[in-house]
Amino acid sequence: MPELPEVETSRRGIEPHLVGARIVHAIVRNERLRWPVSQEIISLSDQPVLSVQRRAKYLLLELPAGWIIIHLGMSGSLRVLPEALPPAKHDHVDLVMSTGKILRYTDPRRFGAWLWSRDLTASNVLAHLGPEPLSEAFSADYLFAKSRGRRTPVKPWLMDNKLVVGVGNIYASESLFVAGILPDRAAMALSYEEAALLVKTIKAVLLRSIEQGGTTLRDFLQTDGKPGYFAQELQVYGRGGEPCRVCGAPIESVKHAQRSTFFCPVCQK
DNA sequence: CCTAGACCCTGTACGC
DNA sequence: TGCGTACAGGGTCTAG
Repeated sequence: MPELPEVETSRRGIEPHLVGARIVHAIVRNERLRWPVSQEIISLSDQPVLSVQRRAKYLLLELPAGWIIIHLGMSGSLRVLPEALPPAKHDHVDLVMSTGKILRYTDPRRFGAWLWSRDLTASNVLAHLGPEPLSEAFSADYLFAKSRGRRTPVKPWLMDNKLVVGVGNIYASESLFVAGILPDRAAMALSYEEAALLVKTIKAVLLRSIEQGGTTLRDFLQTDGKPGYFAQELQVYGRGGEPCRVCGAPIESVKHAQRSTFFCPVCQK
């Protein structure tokens, strides 16, 4: 589910409820997520939250003794509840705050993670990640240089976290449509101008989606329970067989590494 | 190094 | 109504 815009939307939603408050304790109802929930989280007691940050698709809660690293996986979401309410089936983790509010983590598929790291620079999950797409490090020069010699189709290439983080299945298809580049083009076949356009487009698409609160397809919700509204602006994702919003040609789909890719065979070259 | 595939898990949509 | 199949926003691991 959550790509960078959805994780950033979650970060912005939870930050004002956490920073300045204390975690009284955590309630872990099911510790069997992508990896077992770290023992340090299970045994948390009375810790202030110093900051709420994001790296790639990971949320980072800064505590005095270390960091809670949260990943939403495919189906995870976070809600801020005004008070303790009875948990539903897939409500696996609560953080009980000193304000009485509850940060509740729901994740039907349990591909997400709740990990503890005393020192982020030593964190396995954060090591070897590529640049943030909205940072200056993700530039035309960078993307073009990285593309040289790469035969991989550009779509799955963009989803490689070592190249750039945060671009998942939705935004890879959407960005390539807006940039007018076919998803099957080999990365090494991009011209410098195309790489530059792609960088600019990825940033613009991600920023626009963040403005809209992300994309809700099925289970993603903003932390106040509202859906993300970028779904209404999707150009190609999930629209196989429907007319292109620009030229009217039927949107086509192909598979790359078991993931669906959508594109317009006329607008993209 | 690169690339493709299987796999983790549950829910939902669809064809019969 | 039921059953079997395919598919779903991510990431890791293995094999070639």
